[in-house]
Amino acid sequence: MTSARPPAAPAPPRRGRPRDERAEQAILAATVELLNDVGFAGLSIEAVAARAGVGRPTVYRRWPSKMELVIDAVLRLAPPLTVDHSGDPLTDLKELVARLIVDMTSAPIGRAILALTGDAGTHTDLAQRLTKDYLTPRRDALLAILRDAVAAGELPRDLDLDLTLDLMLGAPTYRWLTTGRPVDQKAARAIVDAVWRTATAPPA
Amino acid sequence: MTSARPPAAPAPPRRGRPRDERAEQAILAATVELLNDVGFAGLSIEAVAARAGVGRPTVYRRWPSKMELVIDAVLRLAPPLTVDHSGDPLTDLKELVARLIVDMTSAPIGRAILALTGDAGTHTDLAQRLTKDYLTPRRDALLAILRDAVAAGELPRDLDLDLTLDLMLGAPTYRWLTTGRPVDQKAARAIVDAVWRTATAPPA
Amino acid sequence: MTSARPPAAPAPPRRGRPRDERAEQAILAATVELLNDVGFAGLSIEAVAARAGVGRPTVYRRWPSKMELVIDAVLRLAPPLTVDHSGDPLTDLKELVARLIVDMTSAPIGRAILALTGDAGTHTDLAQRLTKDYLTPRRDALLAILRDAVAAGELPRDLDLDLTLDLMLGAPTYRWLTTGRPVDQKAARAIVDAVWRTATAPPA
Amino acid sequence: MTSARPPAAPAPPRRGRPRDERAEQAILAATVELLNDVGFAGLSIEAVAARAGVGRPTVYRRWPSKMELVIDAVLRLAPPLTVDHSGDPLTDLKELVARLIVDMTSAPIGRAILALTGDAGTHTDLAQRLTKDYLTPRRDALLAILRDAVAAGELPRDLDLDLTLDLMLGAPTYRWLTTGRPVDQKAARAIVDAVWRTATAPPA
DNA sequence: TTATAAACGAGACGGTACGTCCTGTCTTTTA
DNA sequence: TAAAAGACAGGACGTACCGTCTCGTTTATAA
Repeated sequence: MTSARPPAAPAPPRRGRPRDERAEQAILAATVELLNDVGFAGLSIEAVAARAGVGRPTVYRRWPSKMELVIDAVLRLAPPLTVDHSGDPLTDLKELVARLIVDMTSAPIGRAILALTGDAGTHTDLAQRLTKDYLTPRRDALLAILRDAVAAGELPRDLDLDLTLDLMLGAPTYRWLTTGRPVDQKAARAIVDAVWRTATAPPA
Repeated sequence: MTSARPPAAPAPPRRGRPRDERAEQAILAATVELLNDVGFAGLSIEAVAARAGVGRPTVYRRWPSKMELVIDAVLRLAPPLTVDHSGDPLTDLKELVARLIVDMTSAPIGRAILALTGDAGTHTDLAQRLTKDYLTPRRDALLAILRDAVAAGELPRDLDLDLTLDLMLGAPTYRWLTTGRPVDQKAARAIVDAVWRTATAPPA
Repeated sequence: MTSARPPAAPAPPRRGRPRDERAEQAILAATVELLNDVGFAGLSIEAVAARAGVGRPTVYRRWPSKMELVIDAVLRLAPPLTVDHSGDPLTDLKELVARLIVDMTSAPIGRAILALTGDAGTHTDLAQRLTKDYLTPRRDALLAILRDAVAAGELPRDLDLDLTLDLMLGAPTYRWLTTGRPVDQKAARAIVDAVWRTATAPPA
Repeated sequence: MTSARPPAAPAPPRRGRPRDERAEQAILAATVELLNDVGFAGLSIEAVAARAGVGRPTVYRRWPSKMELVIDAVLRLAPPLTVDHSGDPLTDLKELVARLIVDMTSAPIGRAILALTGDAGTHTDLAQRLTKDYLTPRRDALLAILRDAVAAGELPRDLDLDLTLDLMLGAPTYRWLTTGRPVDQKAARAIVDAVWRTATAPPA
């Protein structure tokens, strides 16, 4: 969590009038509101600018496309990643997975991920942005919990941790995808429980 | 076409010029081609009509929206659901899951599912259509294999079959969603193997 | 005045929905109103469409540029060319020149001619349109009067008729151009009188 | 203003950074170039600033509108008014009229006059500026020649000098306006000749 | 046979949003 | 305090599609 920013950021001498930070905030806020109101497909730059009380070029100056604007908006909106350490890895895991799944299946960020993957090919770099700034940190946090559990002897030393995570996250995500309905905490916890149980079971 | 109508066709008394079947085919074909070329978001009814060599109203006469047209097109495109019975449930399972996953993560039908879920709220009925005509039959086929395996004593009698399927399908789907890349047969089979193994393991 | 339209106009078989004549009229009317309200430079296609109660593309479908729209509008607006024959050529000439000058220096058509000439180079073909459909017929009518006067012996046989017209029309036009104010009938008549007088004078 | 101004321009005590005279020149030069390249309508302050290598506000600081900038530019560009005195008024008149007409019908100043008159109503004061600084001095110079000719007995004492000038200048201007093409020296001289001839003829 | 009904292609309709350009103003840093 | 640089809100540009609506034409069935 320590900032990896190189220490010698020499403050580039920006010329001209600096960008108005309030405009930036207003645009992102308007984007999030409209995402909730009309969804991704129904969102237009025009409406964003109007709701933000901003000229349209001011939006385009910062974000070259709807997709990039939406990514920034949902990332800014995403609840910060915090991990509780209760002492019990299974509890921590259930807590965190449940939170992530609820976020993804009920907040705009999930929609953004779908839209991105759906348009894939053209937007690969954008998808990587989402992966890098959202998915990877969260997966890493889960991975750390699993590693601790292995170190503590609570999970077998040869467990495929990546596969375990794909199962824990994939199953509830798949439910959301095929039913269209958000997945609640209880269901997410039950899945984590089940995967944990089988992981701790000796192979037949 | 003049005579010997098969007995079970009640022959609705349509008046006027009948719809041109070739137009229908041309539209669906054009839709699929454009889906591959420009993706779902970039697809326009105008372009579909132009590529099909058809007037725009001819498209609207049959499909009231882009979404419905795309669903019909991808359903028609989807490979038929066939199940091999090799005698070994695990083999059949791996074969079928691999085929389904490869389809969903490489063909337009996956994109359509994402687009539908992403736009959810407005298109619930359409999503149900996709679920009913595509997802459910495939899930049912997998379920049948699992039930047979339980009946044959190869899987424990109290196994949660729905959860098992969510794990088998969800893990590879999740990989596709987060990497944006199709999942190949080998990876899909490995996941099925792993889930099967833990399902057959005695609880700790 | 007899129509020079070739008799065998075979009515080209127009396909598709025919253009709405009312839209056309509304656009031209809106253009004329706006020309009077905000002038040529201040006129925007957007405002024309709005005032005409018409979509913007409907304007562009018919007129590719503001210039062409304005030309059509002012031509349609121009008072029809009618010639009175009083028996006295000088009277007829004064009457007609005065009418033409008043039109050009007070109605939008004058502004259009200025704008066209001012932008010249790019709009040559448009300028020719204005010349052909507006200026030339009016000059021809004046020329006919002069010819009659020559034939009747009221003007010298060797009079340079083109120069005479340039003087009669040019002098009041120049006044308008350099003062910016419309030229009234009286001034126009006085100029015609003066030119006529000198034309009938024996060369020194 | 406080004290006795010395006769030789005492350098007013301007504070702060003085205006860059080169910026002013560059802007005017860029304006003239662009007028020739893209015409009055196609000229934008933005392009002027860019070509002059100057910030946009630097233009606005000096000229509040495109119109005023253009007027200054074309006035600065206009050839200085010089009168040759050959001894023969008709020769001098032809020489000067030809020069003025060629200027007006081939250089940007003519376009500026058209644009100004075309936009009239809004820009009356600007038009007066052009009249005062360009048209009036030139007309006065011509008037002086005519007066000398009258005084010398070469033209009748009761000749309407204003009308004579309107004829001499108006006829070629009208030709330019209706043909869109510059009027050459020869044509201008011929018109002066003709008007002069009729002016010297005894009324019928 | 001849209507009649519905489909066909073509294309115009009123609209919305696009992404760009320019306007004239307002900061900020540099000189 | 003016310079350049550049962001600001705003507005018009000309284009692409939307989904609907005539058109004139074509094609089957029903009268």
